[in-house]
Amino acid sequence: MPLTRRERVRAATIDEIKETARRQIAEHGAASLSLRAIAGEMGMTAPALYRYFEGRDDLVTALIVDAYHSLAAALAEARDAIYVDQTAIHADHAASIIAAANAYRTWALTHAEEYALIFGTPIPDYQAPMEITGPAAAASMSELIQVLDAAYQDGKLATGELAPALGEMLQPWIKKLGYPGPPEIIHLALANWAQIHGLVSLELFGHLTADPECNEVDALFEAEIQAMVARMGIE
Amino acid sequence: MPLTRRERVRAATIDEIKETARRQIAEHGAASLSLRAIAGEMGMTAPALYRYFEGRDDLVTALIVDAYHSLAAALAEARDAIYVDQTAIHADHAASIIAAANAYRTWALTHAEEYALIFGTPIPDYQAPMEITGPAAAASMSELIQVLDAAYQDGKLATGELAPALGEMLQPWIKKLGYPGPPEIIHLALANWAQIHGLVSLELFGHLTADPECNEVDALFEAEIQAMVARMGIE
DNA sequence: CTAAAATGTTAACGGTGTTTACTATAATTA
DNA sequence: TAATTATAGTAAACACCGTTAACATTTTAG
Repeated sequence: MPLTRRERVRAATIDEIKETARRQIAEHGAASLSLRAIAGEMGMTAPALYRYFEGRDDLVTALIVDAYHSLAAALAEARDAIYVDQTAIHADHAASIIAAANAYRTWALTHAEEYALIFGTPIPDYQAPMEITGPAAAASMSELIQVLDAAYQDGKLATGELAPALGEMLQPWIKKLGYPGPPEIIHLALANWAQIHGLVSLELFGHLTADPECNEVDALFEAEIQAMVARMGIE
Repeated sequence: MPLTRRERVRAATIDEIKETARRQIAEHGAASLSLRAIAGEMGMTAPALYRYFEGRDDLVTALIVDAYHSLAAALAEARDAIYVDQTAIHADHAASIIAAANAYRTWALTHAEEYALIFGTPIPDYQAPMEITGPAAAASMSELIQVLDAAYQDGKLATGELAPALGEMLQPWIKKLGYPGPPEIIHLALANWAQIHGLVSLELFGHLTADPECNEVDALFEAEIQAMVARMGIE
């Protein structure tokens, strides 16, 4: 049964609210997100927004979920661009990993405030409800794992041995992601993600460049990603 | 010439303000720092704080500078604990690097909100004045470099070759830090710092554990640090 | 056509950083 | 010692913020 007219206009209003919020976040940062400003820009008053979101936190949660999926989509697109002429199982795995890493960084730089919304300091007095944001976060994490798994299935990934305590720690991840492969892949994904995130996060917040005018981090990022790929022994 | 009585009580008031601010940051987060709440807790009114700081941003800047130096002190202490019975030049370099990494993580976890203040999302509408925070940031960065430099001076550090563009990017860092050694050391320090920061940042903001109840990241951190040390070829 | 549901409004409460004008106190100087 | 000046505080006000309550209007459904 199709959506009624009312449901459609309601969904459109919700989209407009989120869109306006995203624009304001991009301009003034996530922490200073103002319901009154959003409503004002839409020609409404602030209390009207409470017909669509329970409050500011609920809106923030929705934006976080959207951001996670936007990031996951960017990663998937980069991966598929590599696989386009080849099957995933015999693709150029080094290239796909590098493409995913670059896509991650590019998304972060072009969606700086949304990246900060997800991975930066949590908004004051806001606690993200894990039951809602968890699956969305897993979606983008899953993209990284798929790239590594393709290389693993192809027998071109050198996986080291896991310390027992490490295997223990990875169990919740395995269950959450529903990944059938070996824990070593999860470990690689987590470790590589942490390194990429470290570089991107420092760059994004201006800690990587001693000189604020010249921020050419490309060389450093490229070098670290290549070292990362080489370290994994991908042919 | 010693400080006058008035200068002493003024310095004490400034310290009390910063101390109160730190406690409030630890409790409610950095972004929700309230001048009125600080003043109220001190038995004053908000405008009185303007006799000591130009505004909220000025106070935040002072807190950031303090946090940087607190982090640097923690790193220096960890390093000196390793060097205590040996000269720095012939010390156990692997142990000192591991100690520094653990000290970095420990400081971040025990000063979570201050770490977020420095490396997390910038506070809304607040732009850290680089001419003030820059030297403080360099102080903690310098601690990481000193540890690596000791290993390098001892001839026990395997330094790879730098891509030209990478050497270009490191120039401002070399100038800023006044480090006389080779750029490869700076590169190693930046790359390793990024990885450590990535792990710590993800852990701190709750992105590393799929299960919020069990957050045993110790194993992962230890494994990555050991791999990092091994990768540098430190004997 | 009418009752009900959905969507908006205005007014208000308590909170924020900040500015202005004013006052008491402490330190310095004549 | 007395007068003056710098300092440290106050209260009041302004323009914001999220949120709630009470009320009006429009749209849908029976």
